[in-house]
Amino acid sequence: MLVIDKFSRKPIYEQIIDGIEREVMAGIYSEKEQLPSIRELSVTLGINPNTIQKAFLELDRRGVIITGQGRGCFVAQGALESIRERLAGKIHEIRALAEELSLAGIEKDLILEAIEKAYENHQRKGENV
Amino acid sequence: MLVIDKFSRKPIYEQIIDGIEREVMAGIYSEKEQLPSIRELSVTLGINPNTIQKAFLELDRRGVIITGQGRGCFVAQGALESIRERLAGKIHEIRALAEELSLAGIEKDLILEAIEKAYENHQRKGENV
Amino acid sequence: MLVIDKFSRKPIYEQIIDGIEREVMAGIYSEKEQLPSIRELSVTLGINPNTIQKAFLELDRRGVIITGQGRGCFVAQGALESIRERLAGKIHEIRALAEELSLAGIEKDLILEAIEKAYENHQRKGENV
Amino acid sequence: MLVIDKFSRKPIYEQIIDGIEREVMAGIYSEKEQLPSIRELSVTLGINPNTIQKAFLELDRRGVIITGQGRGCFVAQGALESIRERLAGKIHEIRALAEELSLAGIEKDLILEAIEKAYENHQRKGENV
DNA sequence: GTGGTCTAGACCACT
DNA sequence: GTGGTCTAGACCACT
Repeated sequence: MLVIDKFSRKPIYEQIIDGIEREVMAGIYSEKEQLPSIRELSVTLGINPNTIQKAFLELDRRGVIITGQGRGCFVAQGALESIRERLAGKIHEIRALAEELSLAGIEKDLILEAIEKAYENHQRKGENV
Repeated sequence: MLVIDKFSRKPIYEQIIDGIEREVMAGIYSEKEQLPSIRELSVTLGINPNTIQKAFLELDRRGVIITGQGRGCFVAQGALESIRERLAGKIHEIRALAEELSLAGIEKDLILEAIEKAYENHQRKGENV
Repeated sequence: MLVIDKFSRKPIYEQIIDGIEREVMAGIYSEKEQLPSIRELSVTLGINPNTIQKAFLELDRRGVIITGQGRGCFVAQGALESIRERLAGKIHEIRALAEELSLAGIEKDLILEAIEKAYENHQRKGENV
Repeated sequence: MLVIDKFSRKPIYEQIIDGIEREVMAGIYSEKEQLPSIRELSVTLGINPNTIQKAFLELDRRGVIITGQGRGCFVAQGALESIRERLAGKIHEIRALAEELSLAGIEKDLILEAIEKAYENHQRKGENV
């Protein structure tokens, strides 16, 4: 289930975007499957419908969902691939951060270690699924 | 020299903070050295003095500079160390990103490669100095 | 209610910071409770919103409140503890003052007396609550 | 000797005031003794003469020194007493701080301990003199 | 001249 | 509506 932290630094609409992408990746919603309606989510999450609407608009733009007037929202065909591509682009963010750290004289090993941990962690989670 | 992009989505005051920290790390300003005055920077960069002031306030709070009414601003003793510690904390950001990528099934090697490149890059720069 | 003295030598934004911390300590606002908006306070207190904003920024930085764009400001979880820790640091100020007085040959008992009075005073207030 | 910390938070003119009062209290300058001239101090300390002038003006106002045009500055008769009275007033500051701490639930003993240490410290110094 | 505070008011992002 | 950023400009304290 989608969990929103009202007190997080991250804007609520971004939390919704990330949450739904995560649910799709986890297979909770399959491609072509219908998503809960904006109104329904609005009530369930206790969030302003405009905020959900904004998140859905962005998910549509990203090719993760298809929104059709009156028909409801569906996971798009190729959604998984779209999400994956998008995330791959985040490697640039990591590189930019790593360059900063390199410039500051932070040892490379500290970063490599962090990445090993990130992958260990999730591989285990993956095995359980 | 400090370069500001007024159209970046990164706020101007953050650009100033990052820029000055970078200049200190690069040795352009040494510890205890006086920085250009807020008004001078304001003119040079074409930025309102209040915005510079905001950046300097944060740099002071971070232990990177010392500001003294009527005296001007100086690189703090221990500024390099303060910056380094702060950046080390960014390893958490990298790890969070890596976990996302891991969950999305992005191969670990792509990330490791990016980090190698980041470090290669700057080590060469370092050798030239 | 928050009272601001525009003619005090203590800057207005500091008065706001202290005032809100005092209100939180007094239980007028509980943790996670929403605070009045910056604009509302601006009107109520007759103070420019920028000044309130400055105070709220510092309160956020201190872990006393959480501010979220479009969401409003809330007393942070752990706010009371944050305030308490911060104040505990003020013991150093007292010690520095006491050392000055000691050096000047002021009798220790005068200070101890002052502290007894400070604590008597508030313990009574506490009993009434 | 008077030591000024250009990087301190405390304004330079306040550092000068405190320093001279301390020297008088320590007997380095006796009542009626002549102080170094503003110009001399300005050179010795590497400080703008206006700043020294401002400090001396305040010391005069406090009855700690007597400044006579062209004649130089002298420690005032009764300077020690003036300083002592002034400092006694600082007990109110301590009390105000103690009240804050009391309200925040900081234990009284922590403060009493700090004061004991302040007095221990200086009594020993006193014995050596 | 140098930094610090404050006001007035515009504009933007988020809900 | 709510907070965040920025500009323009005044005024003050410190050097």
